[in-house]
Amino acid sequence: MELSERRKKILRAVVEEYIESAEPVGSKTVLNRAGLNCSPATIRNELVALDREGYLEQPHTSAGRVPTAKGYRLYVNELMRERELSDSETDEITRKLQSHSGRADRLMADVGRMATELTSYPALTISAMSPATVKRVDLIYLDANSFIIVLLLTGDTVKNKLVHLPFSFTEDLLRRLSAVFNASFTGLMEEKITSDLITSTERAVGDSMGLTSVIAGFLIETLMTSKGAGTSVSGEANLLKLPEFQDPDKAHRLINYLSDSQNISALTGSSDFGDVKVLIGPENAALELRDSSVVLASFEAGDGMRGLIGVVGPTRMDYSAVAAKLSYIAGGLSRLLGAGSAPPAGFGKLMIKGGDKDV
Amino acid sequence: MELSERRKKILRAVVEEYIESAEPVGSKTVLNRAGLNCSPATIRNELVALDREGYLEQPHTSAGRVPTAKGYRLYVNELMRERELSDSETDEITRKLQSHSGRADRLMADVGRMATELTSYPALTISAMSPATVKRVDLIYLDANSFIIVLLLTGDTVKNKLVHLPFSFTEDLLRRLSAVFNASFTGLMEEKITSDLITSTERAVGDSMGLTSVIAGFLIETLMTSKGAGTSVSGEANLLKLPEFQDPDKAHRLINYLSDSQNISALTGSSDFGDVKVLIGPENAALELRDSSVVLASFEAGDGMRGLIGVVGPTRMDYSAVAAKLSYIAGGLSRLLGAGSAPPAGFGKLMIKGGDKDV
DNA sequence: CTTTAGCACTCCCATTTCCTGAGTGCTAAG
DNA sequence: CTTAGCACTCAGGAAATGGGAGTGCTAAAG
Repeated sequence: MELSERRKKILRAVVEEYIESAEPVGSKTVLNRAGLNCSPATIRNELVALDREGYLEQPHTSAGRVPTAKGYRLYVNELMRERELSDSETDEITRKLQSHSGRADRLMADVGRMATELTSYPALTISAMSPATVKRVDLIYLDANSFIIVLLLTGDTVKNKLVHLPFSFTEDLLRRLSAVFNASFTGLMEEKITSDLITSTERAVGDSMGLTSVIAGFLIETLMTSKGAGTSVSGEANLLKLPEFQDPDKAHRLINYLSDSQNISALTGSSDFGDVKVLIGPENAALELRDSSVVLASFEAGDGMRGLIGVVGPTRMDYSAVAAKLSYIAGGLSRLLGAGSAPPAGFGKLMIKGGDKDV
Repeated sequence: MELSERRKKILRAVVEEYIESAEPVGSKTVLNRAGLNCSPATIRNELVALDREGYLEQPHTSAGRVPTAKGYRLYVNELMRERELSDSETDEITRKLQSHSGRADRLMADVGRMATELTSYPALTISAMSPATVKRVDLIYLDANSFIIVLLLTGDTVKNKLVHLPFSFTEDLLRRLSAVFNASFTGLMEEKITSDLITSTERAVGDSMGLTSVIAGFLIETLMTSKGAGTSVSGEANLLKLPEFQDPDKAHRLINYLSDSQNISALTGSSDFGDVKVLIGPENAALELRDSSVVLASFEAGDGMRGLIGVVGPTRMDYSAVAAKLSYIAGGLSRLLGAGSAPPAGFGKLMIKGGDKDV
């Protein structure tokens, strides 16, 4: 059943007041905030209704109202006003993103820290590469016992490894090996590099010392790790300032949960590309997150990297501001990393997608 | 003044009891623990003396005794019994270290997590490379607009970068460039790569497109970042289980402090190679660590990497167990990474070095 | 049917009071 | 120097108290 306009106003007032104060909200406060032309008693009647419908609850009789997960959900989906970032905020984000040069994992960790700074909630990032294949293999001869393998992967990533061997080989052998690898190993997924392929290569090139398998081994290792997801978490300490985490035990549980990258990775799939997703309290799959909320924004870089950036906080979270900020960061990331490609559709526009529940 | 044997026994009993219980220790408890042939009253007299000398203090009259920083210091320097690791513990450490293959920063982060697991205190790691120079430069021609720079550094690290350019060049130019770079840029510290050197190289090789400065730029960037220290912190959440960090504010301050890698780096220099260093409470330079203790063990790998691994905890810390574990991990790290070189002197032996104060 | 004033009621929470017991310091005797 | 005895101290938990914010209900007014 659709709520009346007035009830929506009241619900919004309760949510926003509670987000600020963390205290149960009474009828009088609602009146001030919502600016309605009625008496507290009327508000109380409406509150009772919202309570009955499951949008609000009372910690105890004779206390004010607190939003339920359902209440937050409605707020996020319909009631929340879009928060515009100030110029200084957008400037700051853009500047920080642009000033960055360096490895992808460092970048993501820094972006996470930025999200923490901006929102004052713990931030997490997940990044994954789309499965790569090898485009080109070079072998650089150093001396009779050592050489460097240089792999060019799809997405223009370059990987290398220095190999020392206890026996000597010739520069010519390396040249032949690289020719064969470029002919037979490029474009292959990791599971296509079988031991059959390796032994036949060995025979073809006349390698009796196992150089082929050293190189093939590095190929496999590289392909496997290249698709591994990287995660980062920052700003966990900020939880401790929040009233809902004054209980050290509660804080401990959540921080501990966040400190395991497996748990972070598990948040993948909660979000599709191009939107901001809000998971409120019990909408979270993980038990440890059941009384917290997670806001996730996804980005996609041009070179096959895609990922999420998100924050974790109490259900009483400033969704509007957080979503706007994350959306802008993720958008900026897509723009920055996807340099050259067109900015993804919907960049800059805030689209919220909800949990699985009907609301 | 040297303490009498009995007082030492009593001090040890107080420290060890307090480490276990986190409660002020009374005369009766000391008696049980130290196993002396006297009455509680005698103990009390001795406690008064230890109190007067500054080794112990009372939270309030009519409470038991708690060690002071000075008391802990004496305990660590003289009274602490060396803790032997059980076989299963040493096995576990060795196994985990050996099972690792991968990048150095990942390894260090994992080692930190291991230290956290073993000690249940937050762990930190710092690793730094000794300043590198370039041993060899290779340029791999991909197509008329792109090539890969491959740098071999001292310490056998290899770095690479893929360069796309908006104009075209010939494979021959690359060949000449790499020859010149190998002739003029190898063995140079970063600050020796001046713009004079770059322009004269440009002239020598006939490069009018700025390829030289692209490559030189990558050289400089690589040399600069290669000496940068990496840090990791893990297990901060464990603080919250400790009675001394039940105050969320206190925990927040410390965790926040630990989350800034600058602060972690600042711990470098607190430790020399080959020993375990214990910094007790006020012995710490940083204000935020003044009522915590830090135990640091250093390691040195063969390839120019050196670093520290340490834990942070309350002054009431099981120094003996922590020092033994960290020492073993650091020793194992030296052994593992310094593969081939002789194990560093003193490996396996526990040598504690104290703070700056006389004790 | 909705709104509102009035009012009794509930119950959280901060404050105070009280009490217990562990542990002390002191004294005086062994 | 050691020890038994004893009065004293004080943290911290339990119980008691009071204030106040906010409620739900009723009945009258719109």
